[in-house]
Amino acid sequence: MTDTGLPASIEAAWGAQRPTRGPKRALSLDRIVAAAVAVADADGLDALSMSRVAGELGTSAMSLYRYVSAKDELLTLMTDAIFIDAAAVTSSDWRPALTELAWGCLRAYRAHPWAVRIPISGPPVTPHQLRWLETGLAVLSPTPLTAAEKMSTLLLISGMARNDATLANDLGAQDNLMPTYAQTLGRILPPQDFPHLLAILTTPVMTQDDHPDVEFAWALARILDGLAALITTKSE
Amino acid sequence: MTDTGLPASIEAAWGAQRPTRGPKRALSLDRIVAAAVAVADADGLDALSMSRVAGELGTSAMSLYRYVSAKDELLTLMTDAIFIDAAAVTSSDWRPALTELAWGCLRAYRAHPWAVRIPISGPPVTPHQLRWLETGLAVLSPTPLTAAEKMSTLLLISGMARNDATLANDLGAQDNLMPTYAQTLGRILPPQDFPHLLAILTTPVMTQDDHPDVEFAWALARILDGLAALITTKSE
DNA sequence: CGAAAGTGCGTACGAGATAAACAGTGAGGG
DNA sequence: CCCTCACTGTTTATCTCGTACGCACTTTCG
Repeated sequence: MTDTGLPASIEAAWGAQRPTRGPKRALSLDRIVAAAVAVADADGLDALSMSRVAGELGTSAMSLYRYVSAKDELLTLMTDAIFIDAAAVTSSDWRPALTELAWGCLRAYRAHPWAVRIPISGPPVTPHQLRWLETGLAVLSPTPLTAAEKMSTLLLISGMARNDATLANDLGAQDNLMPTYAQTLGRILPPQDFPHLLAILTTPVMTQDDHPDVEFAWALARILDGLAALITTKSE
Repeated sequence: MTDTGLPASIEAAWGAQRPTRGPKRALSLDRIVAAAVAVADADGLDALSMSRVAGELGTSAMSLYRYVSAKDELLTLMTDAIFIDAAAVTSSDWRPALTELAWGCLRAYRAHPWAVRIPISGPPVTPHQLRWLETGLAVLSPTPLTAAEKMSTLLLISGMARNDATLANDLGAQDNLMPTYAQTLGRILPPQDFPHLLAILTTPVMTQDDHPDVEFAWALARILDGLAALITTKSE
């Protein structure tokens, strides 16, 4: 492996070999990332400071900088770690397999709501994310789609999962948010300018929070329908 | 308008009336938000500090807190301001109209790349964003979709625009990023474990950056195809 | 015409990321 | 065998930034 241009911590996530000199390390990247994920799961991204993570591990903040050169890298590794189980696929048909991939992705985001708030810093370079992509390409390989179309499909699906999780988390954080929200809108909207929005507020759909899975399943079905149409066309 | 539960700055964005007592204000919310947007456009979100924005306006940082109670509110207003022209629609057919809305949304994100990095803090409560939603609902009102389906459709589309902009901005920031990226992957991927990914790297699709608009148009077409199928089904 | 509400702003504090310097450690070359 | 030096964890210090607080000034209403 020649120079990859990647930060050392990312290379370490791929299992780069350690130098042999010097004292043994007291920690490991995995433990640090796991601790960081635990902190974020427990108290959110705002509570995720280097000192807090170090505290959980019983060391000092600066120790972490022997493993990660900046907090951003830690965040990148965290967003990779949550996808360990996202690429599990049982079917070999493209449609059910893509469905599994989509839900795997969504499951990761749902289990770790903070992940969607971490800005994407570049193209995927971490193991689990690339594993997900690889699996997706494998699943789509029997289809007549072009390489670009396969890529677009996967980016669309992962983006949709990310997007759905964003909405589900930030919108549905509180329990009876929708009634409150409807009330707020009812009070702030100039009535004559927003007729459709005001009308929909009285719909039971808006006043009760429906299960977020339904929304995702619906959107996914739309996309896969569109894709199926394209595949059928290209197959003829 | 009784109590909306919204921050004062958001109510101000809706044109709430000012108290009459006290000296006249030297600034206005609009000017502050515009200055903040200009800073972010010029130097990115990282350069956006309260003092920087105040500096551009010739006042002190703390003055801004008379208009906005926290930086988060300023960010919220910034993400609203960029959508001024996003809801312009000429057609009344649902498909072309939705296309216009989608591109309007994407245009906003493309013109202000930093916007996608601002975490969503809750359901939309700001004028331009709700205007976009209202327009979308109006456009979909002749269709046989349920209220929930209309809402899902619009959230899916706006999410897709956001998502596409995220990718386009963060991935394509540099000019010849793709060749570099392909090289990086080629060096970091364990060859036997990622056959499809490695194979696609040699595809011209991946080695040259294609116009990002193509990707969005493609994904949008998939979604609208899926939607059209549903509408046809429900119409019978 | 005061009081009260409202304004801009200087000061100060606290949190947090991280650079720099330092003392201990242990594998490999002589 | 031991010394060297790459490597380790840590302590201390710095710098940036958001924002609470309080002060002095300015309007308008009772």
